[in-house]
Amino acid sequence: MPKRPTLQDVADAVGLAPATVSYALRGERGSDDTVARVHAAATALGYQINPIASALATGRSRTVAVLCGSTRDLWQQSLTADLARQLLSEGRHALVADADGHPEREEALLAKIRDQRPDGLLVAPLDPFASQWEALASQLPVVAIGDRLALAPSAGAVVFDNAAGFALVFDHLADLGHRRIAAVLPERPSTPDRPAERLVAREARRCGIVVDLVRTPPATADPATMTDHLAAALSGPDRPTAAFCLTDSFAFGMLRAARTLGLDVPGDLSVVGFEDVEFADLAGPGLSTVDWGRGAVVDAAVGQLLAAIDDDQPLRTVTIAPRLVVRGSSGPAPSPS
Amino acid sequence: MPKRPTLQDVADAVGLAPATVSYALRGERGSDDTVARVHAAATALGYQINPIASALATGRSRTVAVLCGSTRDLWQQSLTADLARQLLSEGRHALVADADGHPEREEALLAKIRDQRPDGLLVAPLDPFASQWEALASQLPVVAIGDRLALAPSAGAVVFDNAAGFALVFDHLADLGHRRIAAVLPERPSTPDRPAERLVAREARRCGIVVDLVRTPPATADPATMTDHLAAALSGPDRPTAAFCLTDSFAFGMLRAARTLGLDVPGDLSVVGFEDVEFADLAGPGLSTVDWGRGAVVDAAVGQLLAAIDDDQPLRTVTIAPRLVVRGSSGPAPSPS
DNA sequence: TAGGTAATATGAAGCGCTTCACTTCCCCCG
DNA sequence: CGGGGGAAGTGAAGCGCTTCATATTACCTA
Repeated sequence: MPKRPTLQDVADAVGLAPATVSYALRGERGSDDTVARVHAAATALGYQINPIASALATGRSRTVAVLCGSTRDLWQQSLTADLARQLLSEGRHALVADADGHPEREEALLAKIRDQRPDGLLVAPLDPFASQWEALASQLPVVAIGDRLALAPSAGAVVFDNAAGFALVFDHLADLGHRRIAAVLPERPSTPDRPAERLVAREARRCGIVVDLVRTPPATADPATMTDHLAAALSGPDRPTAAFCLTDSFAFGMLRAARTLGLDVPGDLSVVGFEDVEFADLAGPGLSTVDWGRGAVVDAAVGQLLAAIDDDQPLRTVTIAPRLVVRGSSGPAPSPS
Repeated sequence: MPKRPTLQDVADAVGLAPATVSYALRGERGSDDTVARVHAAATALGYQINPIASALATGRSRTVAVLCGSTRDLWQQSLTADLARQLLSEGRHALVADADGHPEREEALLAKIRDQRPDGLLVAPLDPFASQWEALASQLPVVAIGDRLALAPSAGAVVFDNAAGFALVFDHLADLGHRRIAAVLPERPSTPDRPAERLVAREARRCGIVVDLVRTPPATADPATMTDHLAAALSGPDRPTAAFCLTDSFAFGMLRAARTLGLDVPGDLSVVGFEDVEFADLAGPGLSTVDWGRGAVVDAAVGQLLAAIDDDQPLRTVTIAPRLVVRGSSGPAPSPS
């Protein structure tokens, strides 16, 4: 195969020094004439810069790493895809990694990613309370999505206003007459204060609703597991009449479980999600959920990160406001039989 | 921030030459004693190899690029995520790019990707008939997914046995009594022989079914567009009673359009997809579709590519067999009113 | 004991680009 | 007309790693 032309080759072609060509190609220095001749020669030779060499020399790779907790989760999968697309359109390369639901794998991946020397990191963390983040965030710009990295003050974040989101859901369910609900939350690694639980408890108190906590592995919605969860939740004498799921994947799992158990949704059980995944409206019945506007999240995260990389702007915490989307999967609580 | 230790630092620490350390760290050459001391020093210093430098020196980046036509398409989105995950678990980095449905962007991205000097490329091509592929495939291992790269004989491929898949669908619909159906296919760029159309025509003839072709932009299922398509398709006097969609995203779009137009599925219209996306069973009604086993596709593609990269094995064309999944969205053709 | 061989270790030359420090050269102004 | 300043161009030193060719050592065998 024909060896790729190098800077040197272009330099030879125009009879200039490599340094001159390097400057000329980037449009710094150089007379108009020189620049023109260099460009001409470069295209004639089919010269393409070698970004590896460039990265080695400059220490910047024009690559942004994207680490997500699990692409098995529908919302995160779409998020990852959108982030990659956005990064690409901003002229960066996207290096994507997926911890596949294992916090310990997250740590290992992080090490690998760091090795690649990306210019920045976008992360939907599995374990936002891990202390490892700060070590990284002090070395390169990091923006977390979904959760603030508790122990990494130097990282930016795009977080969801969960308090508001939970309030919307609880109000909605309370209005429909539900007095006991199941809350399906991901199992999380060592979490000092369990923010989701606390919020759930607070809202439950506020709305006079009793909550049964269901904890399930993050980012998967294994049908059998979900069915077990649901069966267990419904086994008591005073059963919950609704399930509030922290992810739409969980909610879909619940819909499936309900179907397996022969329950009517929302007649026997209301199901509410929390992300508004693509095609959530097409589920039978359409999934009631909370929409966070993925586009806005992506813009905020990528925008912030690139501003930090390119212009040294400080990282911030941006909060995204929720919007309740009511569809067919939530309805009035069944009257006790 | 503390400068990262380099090979040289480790060498100084153990009093050896950088070359020795390089060999020792990779486990080639070096006495057991040396290797042990080097490793000890490396971990003590927190040394991490700089893959950029390594890539520059060796010409291999341990990175595989993944280029997909559009991550807006559900199946491709999942595919991309799965490929990335698989690559990662094989110790490669995944550089993902998304042409977002624009063939011309595909070409531009390809150039960018090539600049990054990946060790290989996995591509779900938008335009499998583009001549650009061969230029690339002759330089590095390329494996196409979904379609063979027509003009790039040196590329490998994991293709779907569309002939068999179409036959399954047409038999299914014919058995249900459908005599006229709409086939929703993606608009494709200049395609010398339109394989999908040809297959559709062949199957139509075989089964005695009349087909109305509907062409829509690839990889999106814009609700308004889909509704227009459906309305147009149904406007004639002898309307189709089923829609066969080449992607599940299209199928979902059709379900949505049917809902918008107040049509009952499958009472008024059967809808059949072609990919078996996650949660396709949850749609209301569950989507009848053809399953290709995404796991098998991913394994075949990644396995083949890595074998080519690492062991210089020749690239092949692997064909994936279809499986019909019948759910609620397809039913008997309505009797003509 | 000498010669041969294999195992270890190393120096130095890259990989292709960037960038600092420096030389030339030209033009303009006093 | 001389000197100063700015623009254009250049040489060379890296960036951190790999790897070839060579040097050193030690061990075996004849």
